[in-house]
Amino acid sequence: MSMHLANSTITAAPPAFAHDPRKDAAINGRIDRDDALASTGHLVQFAQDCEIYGEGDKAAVFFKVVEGVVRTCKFLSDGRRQIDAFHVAGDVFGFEAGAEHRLSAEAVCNCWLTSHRRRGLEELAATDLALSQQLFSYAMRGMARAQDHSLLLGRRSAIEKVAAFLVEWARHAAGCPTITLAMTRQDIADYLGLTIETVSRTLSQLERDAVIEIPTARHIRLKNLAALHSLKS
Amino acid sequence: MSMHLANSTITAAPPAFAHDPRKDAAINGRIDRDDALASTGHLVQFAQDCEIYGEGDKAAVFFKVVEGVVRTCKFLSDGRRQIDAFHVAGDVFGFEAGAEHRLSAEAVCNCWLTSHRRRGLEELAATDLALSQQLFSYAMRGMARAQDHSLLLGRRSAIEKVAAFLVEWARHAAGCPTITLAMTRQDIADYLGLTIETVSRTLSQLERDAVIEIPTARHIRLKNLAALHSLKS
DNA sequence: CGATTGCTTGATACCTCTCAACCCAGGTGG
DNA sequence: CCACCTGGGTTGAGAGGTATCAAGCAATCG
Repeated sequence: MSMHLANSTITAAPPAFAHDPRKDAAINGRIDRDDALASTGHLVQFAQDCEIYGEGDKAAVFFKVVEGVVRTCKFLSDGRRQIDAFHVAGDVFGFEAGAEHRLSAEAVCNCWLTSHRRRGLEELAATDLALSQQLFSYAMRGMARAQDHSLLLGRRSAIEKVAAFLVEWARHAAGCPTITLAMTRQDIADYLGLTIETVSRTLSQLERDAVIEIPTARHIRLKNLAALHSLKS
Repeated sequence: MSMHLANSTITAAPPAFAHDPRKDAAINGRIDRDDALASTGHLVQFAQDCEIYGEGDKAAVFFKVVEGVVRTCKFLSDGRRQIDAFHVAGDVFGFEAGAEHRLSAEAVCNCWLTSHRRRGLEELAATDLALSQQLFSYAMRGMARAQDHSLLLGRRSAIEKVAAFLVEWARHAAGCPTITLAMTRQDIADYLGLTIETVSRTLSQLERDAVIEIPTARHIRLKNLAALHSLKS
């Protein structure tokens, strides 16, 4: 519930000559040149598993991922966790309609983010048409993503869910047939509404069926992408 | 996939003296006086089970519910259907980021809607700050709703899902302990990611436990709202 | 009336969860 | 170097919840 910005931020304001992941990202084309947010905001770093904000925290700032992976999730009273989304480079998260964050956000791995003051931006958006349109597009994209996720969770078998997850992540590793998973099996399970054992068993099943290969737990080689797509059904 | 506006619209432009549900709604306070959409748009009616638009249709217009209930859903190749949301009076649906509708929309019961030209409105929003903020708020509300739905579908038991559904609909029948369901058991099942039989069994179970009463299939009396809330967990 | 539709109930099968043991890689310390 | 520990992952056996298949009921409508 509490905002752990202070103790989880390793480098809130990196020294002038420190490595700035924004430059790498811009060079690699992961951030649009004309992105209204790209050059604003404070660069902050979060170590693996640090809480970025908690459910119910005041939503004074929101974030954009520069490097790394962030999960947004909710916790139920009995300890169950539902992961709403994984956010990768270029994704905006923590942008709320109300005064408070409706979900928690945590760093899946070591992350570089830019943080943006919500208040200032809303005022700016009132005059800047391009900016307000961009914020609107973030909201619409977030809605589409959440709807797709609902579709994934309702009435689908474990194998369909896992296949859909792999195909979704194949897009992030565009071209490369081997995807690198930043998250644990538990994260995947909580994202798909399954248990860790079922995720593990389903991946093994897919490997037996020669659809994928699992050189290490965190690296998965997609041998038969067509089969994965048809499994998504 | 096709737009059935022409043949599913019973009264596209009702005669001057026809009953106008917008007036009732305004009198009953279901529509805000200062709603930027309330007075614009064409009033249209859809009979029960008519398709309002299909997945993939050009998203030239979007809608606001004046009276009745609308479901938005997706169909899978094998016939499974996932209902994303039920929309009631005051809700906006069919507003898209892209050029096409990502879901289908159908009338759950006889419905009165106002339809709004998207193109004109986007241009208007560029100059009208209040309007653009309202559109933004629709998008954010839609995202929050979709996220809540994801949470409902992932890793929850049948009884938790049904209880959550009943509590959600109790809000629409504010005050009255008996809720009227506009939708069939199949609709509820497709919304909760269950089968029709499980929904039926779970409702019977809740009645045996004296949590609810089912005078008729479409009327459910909530005898113990506190129990329902705790079942949601 | 009979036919249809929406709903309920029963019996059984199957999928996923639960609980448990085990494996493996990495780190620590003697 | 090896013993030990730890955390993440895999695998197995059994239980349990939900789907499936099937039958029956009630209300509605020609």
